Amino acid sequence: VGTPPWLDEEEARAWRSFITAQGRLRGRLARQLLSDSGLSEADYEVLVHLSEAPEGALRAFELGRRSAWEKSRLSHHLTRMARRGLVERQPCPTDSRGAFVVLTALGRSAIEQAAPRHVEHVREDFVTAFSRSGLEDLRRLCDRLLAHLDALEQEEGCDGNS
Amino acid sequence: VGTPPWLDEEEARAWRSFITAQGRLRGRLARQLLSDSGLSEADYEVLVHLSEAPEGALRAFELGRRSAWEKSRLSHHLTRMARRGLVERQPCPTDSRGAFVVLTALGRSAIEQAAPRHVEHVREDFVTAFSRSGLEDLRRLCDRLLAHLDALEQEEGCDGNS
DNA sequence: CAAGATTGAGTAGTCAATCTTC
DNA sequence: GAAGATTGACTACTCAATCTTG
Repeated sequence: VGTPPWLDEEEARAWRSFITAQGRLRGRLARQLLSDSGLSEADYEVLVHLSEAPEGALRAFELGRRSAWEKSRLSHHLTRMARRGLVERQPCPTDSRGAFVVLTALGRSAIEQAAPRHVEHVREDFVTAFSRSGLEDLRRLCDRLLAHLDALEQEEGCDGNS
Repeated sequence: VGTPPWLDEEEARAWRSFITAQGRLRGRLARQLLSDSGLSEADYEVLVHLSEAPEGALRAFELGRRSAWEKSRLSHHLTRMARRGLVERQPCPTDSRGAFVVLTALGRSAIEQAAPRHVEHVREDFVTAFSRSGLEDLRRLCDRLLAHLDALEQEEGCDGNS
């Protein structure tokens, strides 16, 4: 026998709930972030990574790795952020292929303004929906899913290779 | 005292796991769907709603309600899908403002081809990550979040009015 | 003027091609 | 040749403006 063709009732409900809950939450937080601070989710992510790095600087590929973005997406987005004065590009002294991305004063102040309000929204929209143990359960389940996805991608990595 | 300023360790981990798990899962499923069937998530959603409707036809606003999209997004997307021959627009006889969106033969065959493989991927990538009770727990937690978001949006609806 | 729907301009993301340096 | 990064063309989403009918 193969696997059964369709999802049963419980499977389908779990799937739908997971997808729609996430979609609603992200949309809401993105709108709040944008109207509070003028930053998109993408802007916020870049600024957080940079602000956590020493000197507010990271190699572009490091930034790409941490945010798990396509490199072209990152490059386009950095161009737009640079145009707005939030970041700057600088050549890398030790590897001339490389580029450093550096937080500007404006970028630092933007993330420092935005972060507290954003965290408040995350708390209000997400955290307070759950009890402490509910939050732990949810984290465990999501970590389980992440591990599952890691395993699947692991397998595929050594697929048709000799 | 107000609410505490930052998320604690457990809250932050739950938040990060929830966001990244969803992002990875959706990205993976979207790529699989696109390479299997040449359909985007958005195409798939439209086609599913239409194929479940009698005659494969829905009013545009009905489609918008079911997928919870902005109406301009829907309109643009229908234009692109119509250009590809997946759907057709037809005037509504009872309300001349309105438009019907109708599945074409090509559109119906596209969703019938795509659905089984997509469901298999959902099973493999998502469902099999969990035990039956894990799946139920996850659904309950997501439903709780959805109810929380409903309540928040409810409040906002009657904010500064009258 | 509300509701149903479309359009245009601007911003974002993806894919393939490219360029340079290791 | 592969790693680091950028570019261009194309597709997709958002917002505000618009158009038409109820």
